[in-house]
Amino acid sequence: MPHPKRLDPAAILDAALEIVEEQGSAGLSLRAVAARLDVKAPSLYNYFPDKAALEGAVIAASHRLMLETLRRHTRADDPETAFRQTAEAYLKLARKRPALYFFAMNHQTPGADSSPEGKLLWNFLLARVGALSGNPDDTDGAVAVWAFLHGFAVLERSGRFGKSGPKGGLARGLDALISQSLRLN
Amino acid sequence: MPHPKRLDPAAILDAALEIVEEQGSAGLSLRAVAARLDVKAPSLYNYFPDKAALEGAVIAASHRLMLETLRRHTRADDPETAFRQTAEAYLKLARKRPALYFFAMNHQTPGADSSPEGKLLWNFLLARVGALSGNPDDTDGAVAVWAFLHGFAVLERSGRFGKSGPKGGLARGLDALISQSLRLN
DNA sequence: GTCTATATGCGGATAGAC
DNA sequence: GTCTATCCGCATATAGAC
Repeated sequence: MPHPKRLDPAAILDAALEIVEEQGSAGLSLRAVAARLDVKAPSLYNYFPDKAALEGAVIAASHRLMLETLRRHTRADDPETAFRQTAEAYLKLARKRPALYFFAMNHQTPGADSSPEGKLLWNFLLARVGALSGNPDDTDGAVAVWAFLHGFAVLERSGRFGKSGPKGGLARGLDALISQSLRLN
Repeated sequence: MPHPKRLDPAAILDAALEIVEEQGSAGLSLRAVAARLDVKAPSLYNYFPDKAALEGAVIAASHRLMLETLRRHTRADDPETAFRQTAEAYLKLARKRPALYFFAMNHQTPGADSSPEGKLLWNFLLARVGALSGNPDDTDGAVAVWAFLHGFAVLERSGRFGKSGPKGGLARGLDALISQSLRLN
């Protein structure tokens, strides 16, 4: 057969994920994805209508990975311990897969979290904070926590601090947010 | 005269700043800057050795603007009030000039704040936090605050939250960080 | 000091052969 | 379903005329 089926959406997405992780968002081009699959760029259009669709799939995959990771590392029953496990896992992931993490977080996506994946991730975070503050729908608390975690991930990666690193700042922020939530409880 | 001097570094920088504000970082090209000055792109090389140099100037200008803005809006003597004024001014600037703010914050710049402008900005923030916690060199506190402010700016801009907005989350985070710092004092 | 012309490279996307 | 060929646009940067 001259042209057996060599592609499918999952394989294309996997290649795209690898490229983002290795080369950052700027490296994600249809040509690069195709090359990794030993295929030519136009073939990809049989599976994704355009580049934006592929980018959306990458973001959704990143959200899935984040949720899985947080779930896996959050095992404690005690709300505070569980919260700290979630926060730690969040930052660990941002360090381990920075390009993928920032690709998903920085992408100018109107309604980024109207996607099912984004909603699930948000709900998980909300549950951890809610268990802490005693308010199961503690939107404000979850926003504050998410802002801090993401901001910290950005600063940490920016290299703005010496080798000592901003680690002390992490404990400071988490303690502040936790003790306040406990006081609300 | 066939070719009187039409350019200077300040004018080029101003044009670059306008383009970033209007079109975002992706819109910043030498062609676009030159066009705004009614000049051709190669002429810019008489003033900036390459694009990276121009980008560095834009980042430094953004840091100067941030510091001026924070200074202008921070007038109170009371440390907590002063801190809240600084935080409010920070987020107001991020909302008013988002493209310029994020251009400076996101740019992968090793030693972004070894620049004089970055250092001055950091020192101002450190002083506001130090006045609050009673520790004039409260690096951890300043890191926590900066992380929260920047993270909040990102979330706010991402449109991840409904029209109600993440405002409540802002108060939550600031109150947590403030009351903790006061307790340390 | 500014210009034209050009080298060189990247990217997305489409038409049409096989 | 994949390919080749191509269109089109964008960019940084340089050489050399004026």
